[in-house]
Amino acid sequence: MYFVSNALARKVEKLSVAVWKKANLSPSHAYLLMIALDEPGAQPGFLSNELHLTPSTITRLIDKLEEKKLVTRTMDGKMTNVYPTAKAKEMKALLKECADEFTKSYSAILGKDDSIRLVQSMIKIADKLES
Amino acid sequence: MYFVSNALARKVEKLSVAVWKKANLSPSHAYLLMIALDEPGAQPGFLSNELHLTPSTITRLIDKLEEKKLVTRTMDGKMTNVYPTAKAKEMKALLKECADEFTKSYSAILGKDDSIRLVQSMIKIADKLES
DNA sequence: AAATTTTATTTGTATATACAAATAATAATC
DNA sequence: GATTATTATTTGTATATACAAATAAAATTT
Repeated sequence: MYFVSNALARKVEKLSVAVWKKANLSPSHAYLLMIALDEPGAQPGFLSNELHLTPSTITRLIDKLEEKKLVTRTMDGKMTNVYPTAKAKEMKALLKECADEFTKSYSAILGKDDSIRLVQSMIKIADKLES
Repeated sequence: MYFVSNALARKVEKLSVAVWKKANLSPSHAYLLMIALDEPGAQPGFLSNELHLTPSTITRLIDKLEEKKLVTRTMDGKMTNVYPTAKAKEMKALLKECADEFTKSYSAILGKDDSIRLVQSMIKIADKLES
């Protein structure tokens, strides 16, 4: 179990990295950016939940995207809001394309039904391991 | 898929780390050591295959275990052999205990059948993604 | 309203892993 | 047998992520 789950994650990561190369983004940066585009003003806590990453990791991802001029961060009180820049908005179509390609890639390898089933059970298990 | 597989791997990692704390080893060190105990003289290339980790990572793991006086490394030509020390042999029972506890932990959470099934499909998929 | 607790985010630091290049030895070819 | 190619391992460096502590704001309690 230990090695299998890790190995699978690394393989998926690899496929994913290859796909998002087209947008010149790592997968986690890409997903964060897509959420920011969908929900402008999204806050780190929310992003952390959505992406299943810790707040500190989210901070680091935002830092990078800010450097790349893809998002801006406004800090109001203890809250932070993340907004996509114009540059990011221009990339929207490209990002969707990459996301679709990723889904198609693994569906092609696993079969549509199997891949849906697998994702379902992984979600279930990850939730159960939440404790 | 991307987040789910990563999230699952991290959850499993966490559970696993907790279990192997008893032996004061990280999971990958522990598994490497168990192989070395089972097959004294195992070579990095073999370990790399078994553990689904790259050779460079294997080197680093052996380095750590050597520091801890749990394995010794003999370098003969371009080949390297890894042997468990006496100290490692004394830990054999403890290691098995941890491994069993890990299996029991996730089986308890997921149910025995489901967990076997999941592992099976993850193996299948990881293999298919091998390309 | 002052003191305390809780919450959201960031910063400092550590870990695990990988890739690419370096090294060194063996094997294959000419 | 000399040269070239292949193979096994290690080293230098980079990435992704997390944990724990720091910060700072907001909410709760007294």
